[in-house]
Amino acid sequence: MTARTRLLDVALDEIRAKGYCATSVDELCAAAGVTKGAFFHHFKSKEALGVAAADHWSETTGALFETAPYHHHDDPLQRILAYIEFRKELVSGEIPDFTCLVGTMVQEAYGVSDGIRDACWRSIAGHAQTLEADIAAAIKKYGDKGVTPKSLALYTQATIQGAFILAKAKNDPGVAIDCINHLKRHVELLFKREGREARKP
Amino acid sequence: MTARTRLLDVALDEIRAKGYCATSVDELCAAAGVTKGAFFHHFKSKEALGVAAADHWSETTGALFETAPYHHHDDPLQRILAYIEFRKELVSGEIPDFTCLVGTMVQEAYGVSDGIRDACWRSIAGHAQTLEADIAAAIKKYGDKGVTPKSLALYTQATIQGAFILAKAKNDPGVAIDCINHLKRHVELLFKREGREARKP
DNA sequence: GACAACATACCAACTGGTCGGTATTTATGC
DNA sequence: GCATAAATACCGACCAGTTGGTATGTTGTC
Repeated sequence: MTARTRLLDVALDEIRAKGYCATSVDELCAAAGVTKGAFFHHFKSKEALGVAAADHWSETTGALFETAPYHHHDDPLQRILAYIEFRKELVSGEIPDFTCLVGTMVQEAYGVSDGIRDACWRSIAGHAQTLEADIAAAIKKYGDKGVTPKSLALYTQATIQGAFILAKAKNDPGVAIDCINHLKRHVELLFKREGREARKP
Repeated sequence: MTARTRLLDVALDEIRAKGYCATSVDELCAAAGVTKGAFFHHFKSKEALGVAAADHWSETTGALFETAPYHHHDDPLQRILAYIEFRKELVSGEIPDFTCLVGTMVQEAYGVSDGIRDACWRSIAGHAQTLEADIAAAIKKYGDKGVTPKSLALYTQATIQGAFILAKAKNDPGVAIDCINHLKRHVELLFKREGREARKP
């Protein structure tokens, strides 16, 4: 395994545990077992590593969700609910192990580095997009609910990100699981209604 | 105005804009117009300032919500919905001006400083608690919905925190407003149902 | 004259980043 | 097939600036 991927791998762990700013280049190098020279050979700056880490995160999580079993339902609504269940199952173990790299990093970086912010948004928006087809199919099957697939997909991500914040603050994954249960209930309620209601977008 | 409160006031702005770690003591002093000696006279460490800033945040936002007009509805459900509307109205202007100090800070601090983490949780949980009475009254009036007041109150906070993350990532407050609209719809759907449904907690 | 509220000067540790150098792989020419 | 040239990967000492924090004042006030 090359020094570059080793650095990226430890970056995911370190940044999720301590944040981007508090994670120093020296720490990263020590944890990855590489020298500073190697670091700046592969990344022209710490910021560049942040961008690469966000992209690396998109790839690894993308592969995880792509092969996850929640896709194997015939009904689109069941696929959405199974996705939410899957997200809930991921919440286990230590907090840095299940929380989101880009959600953590963007809070620090959005005002400091446009590159990192954009990479985080690409990651979040890209993942949300993988839900849109199922949401659109559910709307087609169960009727227009007055929400767009894109907007509802982003809402699920917001709720999950917020659930992570509460889990960190309380130092208790349980509160995140509660929130994801509420999210599931929301989707159930939304599609259980008959057809479209009169309501502004 | 004393140096202490001046430091706390600028800390709210600086930390919301750049994060806790990236905000240096020197910057804080310069922005507040005080010397480093004054800083360490009032706070024994940077961490102590972080804790004090979270408490200061609780006080200032507590006063804002206490006097906000959303309490002036006869119906408890209307009070909840008006609260959510109020949160939505607060989303305007620059991103650091409407996002949450403790939600930002806890992401960096939860693994580094127990004191800051606990102070952030006190702030979030304390604010959520102000919603519980209205939620309990709504449940009493509209029937048991299978959710506890505490859990639903925390869910609203998670969603709003997540909405801020998305707004920061996209660099666009609009996505946060969308999320808050979804939250409002959720509460409406939840209490529009008749009585309790058969469903696990 | 005691005590709180500041100011100034200073410090060791650490920060991200540079730079000259070397080992290893890969491409090229004959 | 093989020498050689040229990238690429990596090393580790070094650097200037910044970090949080301290030690020693100087005020003003009761």
